[in-house]
Amino acid sequence: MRLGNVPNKMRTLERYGLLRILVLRKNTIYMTHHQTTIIDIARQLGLSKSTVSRALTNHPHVNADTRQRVLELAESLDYQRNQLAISLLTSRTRTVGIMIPEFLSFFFPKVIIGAQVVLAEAGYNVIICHSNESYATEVTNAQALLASRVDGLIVSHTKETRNFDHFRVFERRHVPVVFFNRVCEDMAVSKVTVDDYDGAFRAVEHLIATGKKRIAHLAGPDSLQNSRNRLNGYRDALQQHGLPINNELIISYDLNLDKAKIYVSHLMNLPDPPDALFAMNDPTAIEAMKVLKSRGFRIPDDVAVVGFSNDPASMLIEPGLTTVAQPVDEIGRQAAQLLLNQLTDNKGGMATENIVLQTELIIRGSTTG
Amino acid sequence: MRLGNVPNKMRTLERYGLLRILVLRKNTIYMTHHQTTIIDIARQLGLSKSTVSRALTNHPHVNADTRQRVLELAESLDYQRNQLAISLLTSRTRTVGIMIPEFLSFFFPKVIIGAQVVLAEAGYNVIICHSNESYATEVTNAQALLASRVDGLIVSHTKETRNFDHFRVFERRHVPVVFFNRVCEDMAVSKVTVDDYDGAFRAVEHLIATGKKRIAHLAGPDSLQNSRNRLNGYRDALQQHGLPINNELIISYDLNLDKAKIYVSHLMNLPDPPDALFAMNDPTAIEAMKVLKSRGFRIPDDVAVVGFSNDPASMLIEPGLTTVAQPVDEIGRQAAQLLLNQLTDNKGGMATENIVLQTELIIRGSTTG
DNA sequence: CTGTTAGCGCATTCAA
DNA sequence: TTGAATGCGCTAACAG
Repeated sequence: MRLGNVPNKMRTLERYGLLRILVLRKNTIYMTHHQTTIIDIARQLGLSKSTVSRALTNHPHVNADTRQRVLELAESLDYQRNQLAISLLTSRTRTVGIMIPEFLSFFFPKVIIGAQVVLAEAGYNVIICHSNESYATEVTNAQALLASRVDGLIVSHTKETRNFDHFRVFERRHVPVVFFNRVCEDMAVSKVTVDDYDGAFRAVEHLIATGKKRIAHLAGPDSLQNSRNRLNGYRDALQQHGLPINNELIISYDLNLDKAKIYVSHLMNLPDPPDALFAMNDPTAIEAMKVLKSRGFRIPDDVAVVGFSNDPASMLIEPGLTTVAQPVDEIGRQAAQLLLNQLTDNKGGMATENIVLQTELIIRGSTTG
Repeated sequence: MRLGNVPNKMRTLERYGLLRILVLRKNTIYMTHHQTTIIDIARQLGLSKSTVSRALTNHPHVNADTRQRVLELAESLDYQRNQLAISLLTSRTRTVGIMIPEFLSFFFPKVIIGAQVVLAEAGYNVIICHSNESYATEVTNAQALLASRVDGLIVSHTKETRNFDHFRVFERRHVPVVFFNRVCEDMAVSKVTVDDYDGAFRAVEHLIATGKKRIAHLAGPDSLQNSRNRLNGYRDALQQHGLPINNELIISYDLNLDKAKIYVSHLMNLPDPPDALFAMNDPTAIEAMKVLKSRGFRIPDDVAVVGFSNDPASMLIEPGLTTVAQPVDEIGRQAAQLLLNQLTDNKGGMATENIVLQTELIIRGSTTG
């Protein structure tokens, strides 16, 4: 059954009358369950779909009565606008993607909550993608988000990510991107970070102030800019206080907690073991504390420990973990705001901004008995 | 400039030749930045867009050379398929929505990871929505997901949710829904839960076995089915072991941790305070332990504590928290599988399934010194 | 193997 | 205030 040669007038009729059945049959493959469209409403009310569309979108030039009738029928027919069609037509989805590498720690979820509040106020929906620290998943997600035509992207990359081409495509398409926490240095997009260097510097300075002299650092992978910054802060703090930088006491690792145990054990087995430990993040610090306690070291007398981020768990463990707190909600809010700035900047100028937030050193029992 | 009267043939030409400019001008409002489409590729290669489409979708009936040329040009033009258009056409988005009420505890993120793995294998993308325990946000999210035409929904509702109409719409549209953890009793959809009754029963039985006689219960809100089930398990355990059910020792609350502190204090101020505490979840139990410790009660000698879910934090706190472990990944995997079953069931039968997974009692220092 | 045509659902422009 | 026509980008049916 082919309808290609049916005259135009008749084709129009199909939509409104009996012939629709043929069309349905023709497209059997697609058809699942018919969902109410504006055409259904138009037909039942003897209106054109244009009028129905206007009524539904609060267009000013519609008779009040007509609008009322349309809205009522839409309600009773369970009409739901098809956002796909609207987005296809308008080239805007009013949706932004947020991609994070993990969400088992409190950090990323909290950032998302902050961002979501700001975006919702501006009328944007949020879709969250989780790359699970996998570069391949990140690439797939990025393509899916692009194919779904998100209006913008807020992202923190995986620790495996060294090639950023899958994000550069967004730039080329003029889809604004905002990095946070883990940022790509080489891309000229907006970024929100904390002053990792300064946070690390002050953490190590604090350890030195408590009399520690052999301070080890469990560093993150070199692929993360914040790892490098924290490492630099650690180094400079030692240097400025006249302490030697001992590479034996610096261990870069991929943040896999099982490995953390091994490295801590290794450090404590050195002929001249460290008297303090500065960890890249709180989970690492906490894992370190567990190992230290199980081996009978006293915290902080034998070994002091400092983490980074002020994870809720750092208050639970005993002694409490000294850590560098980040303004987590604020990171999310700022990232969302930077994105909105670009989204609403109709000058088309991709004016990027770089926000660096300050950290706060929270001192607990793991450094001061 | 109006083109409505331009003859058909000419309109076709527009797409391929100079007249396109006029069209562009006409649609100025929409135009932001032109993205490469199959028509661009077709024109440059002197092909029809059908051929290009076939080449791009691995359709068998395409000349190998042609395909090669298309793929190369697509690559160099930075072509990206427009999923919106495809979804609109096929009525399938190959996307499922997952909506959760919170993700600051480990539970929901872990479920999502489990679900995501199964769904990704089946070729589905996942978009995560976060209702933040707000009924209004949940309704908004549900509408957005429906408007975006997700193929299915996996959901755990907020503690405020008493009206489920926003989920019933999915049913009417034949979009399969799977509830997990917090389920709606009245909807005939697939569900994945754990045996909350049994878990609670055994937890309380364990407390009784350690000699406790006045066991209090910090229960969740009555709006959650799992709260009710856990409460029933608690009650029946007491009853079957000949202990009285004392309503003074049962406090239902909204899981707001600040309130937990107040209730625990209140309980311990009773003339005849409890000698054990069974909490609805681990965060509550941990908060309770903090209060008990700060007031000088010994755990478990003065007061034993049991939680629910085996949150990672339950291993960190001292003493370790006895808790009812749930198979979290498995919940996610099963929920995803139930959804896939319905998605791929082309008989159109919405055969729903109900999976109840078993829990495991993890005994730690908070109940056995 | 390739081209032509239709239509997914909608917002908008032009004509009435 | 309303109707008719157009096209967003794509896939598939049909006709060569």
